Amino acid sequence: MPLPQKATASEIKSSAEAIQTKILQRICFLDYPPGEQLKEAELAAEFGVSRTPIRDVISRISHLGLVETRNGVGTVVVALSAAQIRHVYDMRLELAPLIGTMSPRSITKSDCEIGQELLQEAKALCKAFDSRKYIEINHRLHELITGLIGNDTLRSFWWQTYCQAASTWYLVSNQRDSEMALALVAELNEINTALDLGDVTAIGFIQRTHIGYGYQRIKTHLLATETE
Amino acid sequence: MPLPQKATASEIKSSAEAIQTKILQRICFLDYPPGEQLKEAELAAEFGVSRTPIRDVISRISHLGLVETRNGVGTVVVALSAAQIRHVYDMRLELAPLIGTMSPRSITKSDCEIGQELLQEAKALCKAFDSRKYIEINHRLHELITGLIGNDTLRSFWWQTYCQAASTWYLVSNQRDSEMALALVAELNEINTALDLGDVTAIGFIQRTHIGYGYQRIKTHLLATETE
DNA sequence: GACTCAGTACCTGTGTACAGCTTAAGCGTT
DNA sequence: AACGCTTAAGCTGTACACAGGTACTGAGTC
Repeated sequence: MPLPQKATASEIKSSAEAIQTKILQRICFLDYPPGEQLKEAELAAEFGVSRTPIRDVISRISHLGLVETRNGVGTVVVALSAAQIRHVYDMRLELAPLIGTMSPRSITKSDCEIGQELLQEAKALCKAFDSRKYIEINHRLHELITGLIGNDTLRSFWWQTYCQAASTWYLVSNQRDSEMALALVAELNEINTALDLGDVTAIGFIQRTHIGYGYQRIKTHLLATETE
Repeated sequence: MPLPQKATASEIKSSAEAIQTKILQRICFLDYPPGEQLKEAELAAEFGVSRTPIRDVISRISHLGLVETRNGVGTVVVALSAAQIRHVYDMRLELAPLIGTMSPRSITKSDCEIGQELLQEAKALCKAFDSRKYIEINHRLHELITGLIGNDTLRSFWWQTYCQAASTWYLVSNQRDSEMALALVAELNEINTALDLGDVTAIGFIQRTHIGYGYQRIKTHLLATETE
């Protein structure tokens, strides 16, 4: 993996960071579903490095509670318990309104364009649902909104809760194809309106609203599969 | 370092965790002031392990933004920028009220006793100020309150912001001895009242109030030392 | 046939050696 | 005397080998 020697500053990330992003994304995107066993040697071979950097990456991811490493056994992707899911969602409901109130960045033309792109793709998704495509659109929407957060700490927390919630969320979404696509289109319509008006505060509350909807869907799903 | 084979469950933490707690505490307590260089080999020798586990610990701490590691140079404890301090405190102001509203644990007799202990120690501090003692009382108060948080995610965030703010906070507190001790006594008086009444919600708002006071002190300090 | 126990395969945890990078000191030149 | 270059020392980043631990398998026994 020959990394470009002198590229843009953003690409200098130490390859370990790139690996972390990839593995984390695989967990969030359900490429590694809960229960999947991550073997350090295997990943090391895939990325063409030794076990050392891989261990480093897994160690950091484990602090999000998404994987659990036990000596002699291995590292497995964990499914968050119902209580944990509740905690994460309760927190996201509180954080969402803060996006717009805590010194947000201003909205650029580029943001609006991305919003429109995502809307078009979401509309296409209504006609032919594709689980993977749904996840990707959602992910890019998340990136768009995260970029509007001006408070470093809030951005970090927002990102953490997204990672923790994503896996469960996408698991549930697999079972409700069209409903999910329609909801996404509705959300993107609202988001685009707020983007055009340059109203980040509105975006925060829109997020709060739709996270609430998603939370409801997950609750019923959890009640259906678990007793708690 | 012969670790006890079968102790209480809480002590099974893999020695790496113990080391992390210690190093993190040293940073928060200003044993490692901003600018201090942490050498992996040195720490490895101190804790009687190789560089590998030390690297692991530092790698995780670096995700809190408290240290920065550069290849070939070393790992230095960083002083958060004025903007970052602002971000952390703005966030703490928002999180504090949630302590009592998001499914808090119930207050036990033991909590009340600890509160009283801390109050007595804080009163003693008014007569003879001791910077180290002040930090320790504050830390134990933080642990007490953190223990009341029922939401795992919120508890994690609360802890993270504390670690990020502590170093700067304690740095400022060094310059205002008696004022700090008096403020701490006042805070503990309020906290103890709320503890006796079993009102966790009140504790959250008391925290919010006093974090606000502390924020003001830090602001004036930052204005005095920096231009921003 | 079911159960127990030893052996084995495979995983993570740790120690260690080496490579790459950065900085600073020391020498030579102007 | 001041500047530039070379060299060396010291740090982190990585690879690899070994130790420790767990779970599974299969033979032996009741």
